Amino acid sequence: MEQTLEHARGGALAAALHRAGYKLTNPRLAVLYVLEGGMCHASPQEVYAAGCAVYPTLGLATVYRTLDILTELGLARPSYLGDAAQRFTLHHDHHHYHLVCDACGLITDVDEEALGSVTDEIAGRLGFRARGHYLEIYGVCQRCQSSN
Amino acid sequence: MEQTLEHARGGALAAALHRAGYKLTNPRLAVLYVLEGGMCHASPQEVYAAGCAVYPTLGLATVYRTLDILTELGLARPSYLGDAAQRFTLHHDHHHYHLVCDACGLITDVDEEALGSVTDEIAGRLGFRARGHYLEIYGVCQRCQSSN
DNA sequence: GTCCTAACTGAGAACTATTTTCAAGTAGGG
DNA sequence: CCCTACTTGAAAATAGTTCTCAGTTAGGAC
Ligand SMILES: [Zn+2]
Ligand SMILES: [Zn+2]
Ligand SMILES: [Zn+2]
Ligand SMILES: [Zn+2]
Repeated sequence: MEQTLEHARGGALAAALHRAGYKLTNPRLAVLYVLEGGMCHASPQEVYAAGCAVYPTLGLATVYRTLDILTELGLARPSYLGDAAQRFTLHHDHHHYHLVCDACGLITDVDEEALGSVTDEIAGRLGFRARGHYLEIYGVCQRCQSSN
Repeated sequence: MEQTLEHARGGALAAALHRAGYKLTNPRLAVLYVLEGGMCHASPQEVYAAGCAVYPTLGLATVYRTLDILTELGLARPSYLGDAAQRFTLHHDHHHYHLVCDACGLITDVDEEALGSVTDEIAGRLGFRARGHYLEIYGVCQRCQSSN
């Protein structure tokens, strides 16, 4: 278990936190480990549950605090994907969008450069200096269309 | 005051509710009156406060329930525009997007047909049947750029 | 290595937004 | 005008998130 935390220390997120002057504590490493392990689009509660498996005394407040730091550093962002909880999405290294299935909740990542230039163009035309944007497309996924 | 409620009865929203089989009660008419009076992007709390002015015994729960009905009927949708509360946006008759200013909170409506076809195309390519989408662009508005 | 201090922590209280419950009230078809 | 199913407001319940605070810890200075 200590082993897994040490593994997280070598990740890109840990490096970014360290660069920004944040201490690399075990609770934070546990959160980073969970996120880098593929748990994208996770609610704070889900990250907390998974984090407890590698660091049992992890507190929920620390999960929220760590997710806030990642957001502040531009490494993640909150998304509202249908349910009440705000889910956090890692940027990995590029901004991406989501297709959200209304029926089964499936979230499909889409990486579409074209859209970025469209939004920039719209914003620019209105004198608005765009810093980022947020897009979700909702509907019914392929599997749910056939199985009904 | 009774007069204002009667006025709301003649609106497009009231017609849609009636068509869907909902009763046109005074509390509902008060909410519709507020929304049609230009209070777009309003949080449930704000709708409640404004609604009390025309119908003093209005309850907050009824505001939530009425907004839910409008959402269900496709006449409005929730948006998360920076602050914690979910704000409701009337569709009027066309889907629109938002430019949200990080500095002053100004929300600018954008009606851009081009974007709809882009998102439909993306969804279609992935076998996804799009029902709608949700876009916010955030950054700094023109006024906040010059006054700093 | 040891010390030191500011940064960080978990637990639980507090806070906020939203939903549910329920007894009482009402719209509107018959 | 009468019913009755739908609707209501108030209050309680729930859920998500933030705050508080006393104790702990990372990591730079020595
Ligand atoms: Zn699906
Ligand atoms: Zn994603
Ligand atoms: Zn502004
Ligand atoms: Zn709008």
